[in-house]
Amino acid sequence: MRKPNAKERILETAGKLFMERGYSEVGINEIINTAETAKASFYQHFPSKEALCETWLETLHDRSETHRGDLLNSDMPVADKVDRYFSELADWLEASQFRGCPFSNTSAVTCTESKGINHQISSHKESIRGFFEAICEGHFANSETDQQKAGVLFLLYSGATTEAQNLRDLWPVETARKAAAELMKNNRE
Amino acid sequence: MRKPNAKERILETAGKLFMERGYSEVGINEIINTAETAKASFYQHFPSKEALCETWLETLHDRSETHRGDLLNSDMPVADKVDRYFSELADWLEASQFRGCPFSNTSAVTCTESKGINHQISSHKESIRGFFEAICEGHFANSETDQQKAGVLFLLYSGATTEAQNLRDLWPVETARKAAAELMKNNRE
Amino acid sequence: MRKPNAKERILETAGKLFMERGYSEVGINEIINTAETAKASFYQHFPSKEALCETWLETLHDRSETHRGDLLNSDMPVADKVDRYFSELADWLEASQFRGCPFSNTSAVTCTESKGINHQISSHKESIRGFFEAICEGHFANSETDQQKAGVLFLLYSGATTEAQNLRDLWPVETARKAAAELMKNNRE
Amino acid sequence: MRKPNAKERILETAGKLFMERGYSEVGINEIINTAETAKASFYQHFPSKEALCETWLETLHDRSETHRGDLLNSDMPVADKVDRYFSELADWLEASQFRGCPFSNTSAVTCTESKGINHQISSHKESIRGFFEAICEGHFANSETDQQKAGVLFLLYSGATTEAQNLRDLWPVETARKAAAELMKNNRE
DNA sequence: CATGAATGAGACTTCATTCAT
DNA sequence: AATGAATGAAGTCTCATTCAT
Repeated sequence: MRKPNAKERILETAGKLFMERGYSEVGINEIINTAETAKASFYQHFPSKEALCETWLETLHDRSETHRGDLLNSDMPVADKVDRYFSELADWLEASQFRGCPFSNTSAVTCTESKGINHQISSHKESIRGFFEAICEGHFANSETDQQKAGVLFLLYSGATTEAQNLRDLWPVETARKAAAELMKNNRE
Repeated sequence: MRKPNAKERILETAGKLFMERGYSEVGINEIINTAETAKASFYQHFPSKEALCETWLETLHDRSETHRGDLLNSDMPVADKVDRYFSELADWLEASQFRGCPFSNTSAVTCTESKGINHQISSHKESIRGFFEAICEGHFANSETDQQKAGVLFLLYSGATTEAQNLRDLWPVETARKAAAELMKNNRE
Repeated sequence: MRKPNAKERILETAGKLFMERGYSEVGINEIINTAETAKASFYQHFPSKEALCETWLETLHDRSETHRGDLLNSDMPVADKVDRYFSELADWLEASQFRGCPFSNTSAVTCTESKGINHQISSHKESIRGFFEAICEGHFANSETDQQKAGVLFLLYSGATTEAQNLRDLWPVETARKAAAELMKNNRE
Repeated sequence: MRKPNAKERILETAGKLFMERGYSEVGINEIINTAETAKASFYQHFPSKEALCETWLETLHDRSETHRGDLLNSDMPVADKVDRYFSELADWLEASQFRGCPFSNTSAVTCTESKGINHQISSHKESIRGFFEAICEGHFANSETDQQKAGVLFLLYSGATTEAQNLRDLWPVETARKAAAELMKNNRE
């Protein structure tokens, strides 16, 4: 039987599985069985497992960037945007059963092998930092402080994500949220 | 030819390799070849790869706990202790080629499988948080603030470690260090 | 080099080896080496060694059932059919170097593990008993006696097979043959 | 800690395990762990696993021979002795969870390897046949008939044991018992 | 007599990938 | 574009046995 949209099905399935158990713990076989595709169909669309990973991360990144863009452009005070960000982070972590950040998780497993994957990871993280920089821009005493505060927000986000995963608990996110709120209060006025 | 101390050699070798490339990316074969042991010698001492991982994390944890204990008991102002902590974190990350936290990295790969491993991970992280709580105790306005600040330091540490790994750069640690220093300044007096 | 029909070669080879030395004494490696296949080709076609065993027994069973069907439908007096059965049993045992019944031999080794294998074994044995029941039906004083006699023939067959294997000698089959012949003589007229 | 009677403990433990799951399915490790003995203690007493098997079968054989001797010397009509034999066979099979005859089971797994084991098996079986010959001696028309009938009893015993194992049911033993009783009735007077 | 650590060989199974159709 | 069969390499783990103390 011939099924269309093999590529999409593979990508979606792999996404789910990678998310749930990590890139290294999910094999091609499981992916194609779950996606109900033939082995060779997989390699028709993706030259390798690594390439699939790259595409997956790219998709995730695009989606998350859109999300941050929407938040940034939304009509709210910046402090609220920050609060919203951490609030949604908590939701996401809970929904994904505390599986943490797919980019960091992938980074834990593919030290120096794939240039493409590493690039996805770092550019994703830079993008998030960029988001916080946009948030902080002009909010504090000077641009240097803006940058430092953005960095701190970025670290709070990252630490919260990592430790919620490690401890399977939401308190890191709540702590980060409070800290972020306080941080945003100490602004220029 | 018969070589003694297989267990030690295995543990040391595995530690090195797990550190470098992650638990999931290092196989038993590589471990025993590098350690120059027979496969059965491995299983004489460790019932499974997972058990080895657990022992490895346990060893790491003990070492790091000692280190934090020493720092805590050392004769310094608390702010200096914090600074020292982040300074040494930077050294460690650089020395380990930005491989990040072995506990978090392992967590990324063993979602819900092993109780023992998960316990090592969470108790290690709790121990670090405990360290920061000991640092902050009595340093701020009240005990609630102490706790919150300790949590923030913990998140800064975690975020710095994670993102230094993701970005292969030291700036997250430096940012965390600065933020931690400032945080320690806003104390009770 | 790539060879087609791996599945057939595996099944045939495994059949030969299992027959010769028993399920537990033949490893996957030996099977695939003899069959000149890759290990992964094996697992493409059989999910496990146990599954292979099941398929093997199934094949044997089908073949033997056909054989008994032919004998049953053949144009002979029933007593001759019985005699023929034991005569051919002797031939088979000698040809197979007194390796006995593959089903019983497998049963000796897979106590309660595999449902599938156990089912093959018991249904094979029931089928043979059914054969003797068909033979005896209407041959003796009443249907109860028919059944009892069929049971005895079945036990003679089984004992002969088992002990020819244990003693590496044909006398058990000859004894069974004589006993069966006498048994068939004491019929209703 | 130093435990005495290692040899006996090993023999007893191995007996239990071999009985339960078959010679080939029980490893040395399991035996010594269950018997709480050191590996080397095992090899102090038994040069090899095969030798252990031989000793085990020898022990079993001695025990069973004594049992048959007692039955033979007991003060009963021969027909009752036979009936008693099959009745006790049923008990044994049920008690051992239909694991069948340890000698036949071992035979299924050690085709031509060990002379010693094969000798144990065949001499055990010959001993049982000898028992039935002693039973039948002088019971029938002539010595030739005595022998043939003894052979049939032997096959009934063997078939009943084998098939009770295969089918996990007692009916083969009951069928054999009835057949044996009838056989003993058709005697010389 | 007793022991725990060490061993080579091999058990079964899965990996990511490629071939021929 | 899609497929199922084939593959070498590697995965984790166990086998029966032997060594040094």
